[in-house]
Amino acid sequence: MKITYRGDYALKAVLDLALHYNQGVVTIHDLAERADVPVKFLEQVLLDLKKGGFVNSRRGINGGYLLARHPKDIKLGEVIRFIDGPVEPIACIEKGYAGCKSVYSCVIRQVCKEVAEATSGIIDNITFQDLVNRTGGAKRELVYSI
Amino acid sequence: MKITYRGDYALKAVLDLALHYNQGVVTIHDLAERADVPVKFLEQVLLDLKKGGFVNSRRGINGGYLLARHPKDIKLGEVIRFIDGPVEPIACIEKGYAGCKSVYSCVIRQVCKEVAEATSGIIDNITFQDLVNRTGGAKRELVYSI
DNA sequence: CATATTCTCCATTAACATAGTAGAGTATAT
DNA sequence: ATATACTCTACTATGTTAATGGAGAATATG
Repeated sequence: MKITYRGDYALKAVLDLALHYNQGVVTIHDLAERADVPVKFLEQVLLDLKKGGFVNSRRGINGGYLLARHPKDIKLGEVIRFIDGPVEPIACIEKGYAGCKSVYSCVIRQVCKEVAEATSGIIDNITFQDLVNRTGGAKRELVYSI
Repeated sequence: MKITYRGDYALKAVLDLALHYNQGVVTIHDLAERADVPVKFLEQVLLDLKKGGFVNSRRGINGGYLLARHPKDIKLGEVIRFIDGPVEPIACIEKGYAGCKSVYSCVIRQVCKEVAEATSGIIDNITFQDLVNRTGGAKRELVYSI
C-alpha cells in the first residue's frame, strides 16, 4: 500500500468531517487550514470524494461539505482504495498475473498476497467512527493534561 | 509497501541465484531470460544488489553472478527495502512526522504504523531459503503431476 | 598474446504519476 | 444585487520509473 499526499489529504478531510458529523457543513477553507494543505489541491480531492459518494456539499453562503454517510459506515480502506488505488504491491500482482511469465514469480506473488491481506485486515476493519473515538481520546488527554 | 518493477526484478534475480546456490555462477543473460526481463535493466539492478552486499560477480568467460550470502541469511524484507525503500506508506510517516501539522494526523499515522508493522512481520520473517523451499514444492508437484 | 565473453559504468530518453496552480463559471443565502 | 463557496477544466512543474545505448575493463581459453 502506498498513500499519496492526495490520499493523505482525503483521509484527513473525511476524518475532519467525521469529527463534525451532525454539526452542519464545513467549508473547504476550514478543512484546508486544519489539515495544513493547499486549498486548491484539497478542492480536487473533495470533488473526487463527492463523486465516490463519501461526501456531499452545499454551495453558496453557508455552504460547505459534509459526510454522505455515518462515520461508522465508512471504512478507512474504502477511501484509501478509492483515492490511491489497490493496496496490493502492484508490480507483482497487476493485471491478474497475466503478464508474468517468470517461473519463480509465483512464490513472490504469494508473499505479496499475504501482505495485501494483512493490510486489508487492518484498513477494512477500521471505520472513521473508530478514528473519531481515537482522536477523542487524544483530545481528552490533552484537556486533562493541562 | 510498493514494489516497483526494479524491486520485482531484484527479488526474482536473488531467488534465481538462491535456487542455484552452490552451483557456480549464473549469467545475467540466463537470469534475464528466466525472469523475462530486459537484460540491460536487470544489469543495473544486479549492480545495485552487488553494492548492497547481496550478490557477488565474476567477469569474463565463465563469469556471472552468485549470492554473497546463504539464502537462509537473506530476508525478503532486506532486498525490498534496499531496492524500493521503506515499507511504510510514506505520505503519512515520512521525515519522522516532522512536517505534519494537522491535529488529526496522529490517528491516521497510527494506522499506517500498524500496516507497516504487519508488513514487516511478513517480509522480515521470510528468507530466500524459505522461498526456495516453496518453489521446490511447486516443482515437485509439477514433476509428479505429469 | 589474441579473442570472445561477461560484467562495469555512465549517460540519455520516454513515459507516467503526482503535486500544485489558475481562472472562469454556477448555485445560494441574505 | 452581491458576496460566498462549491464546480469544472486546463495547465505546469517536478520527480520517478522503465528502459536503452555504448564504451570500457576483467578474465578464461587456445
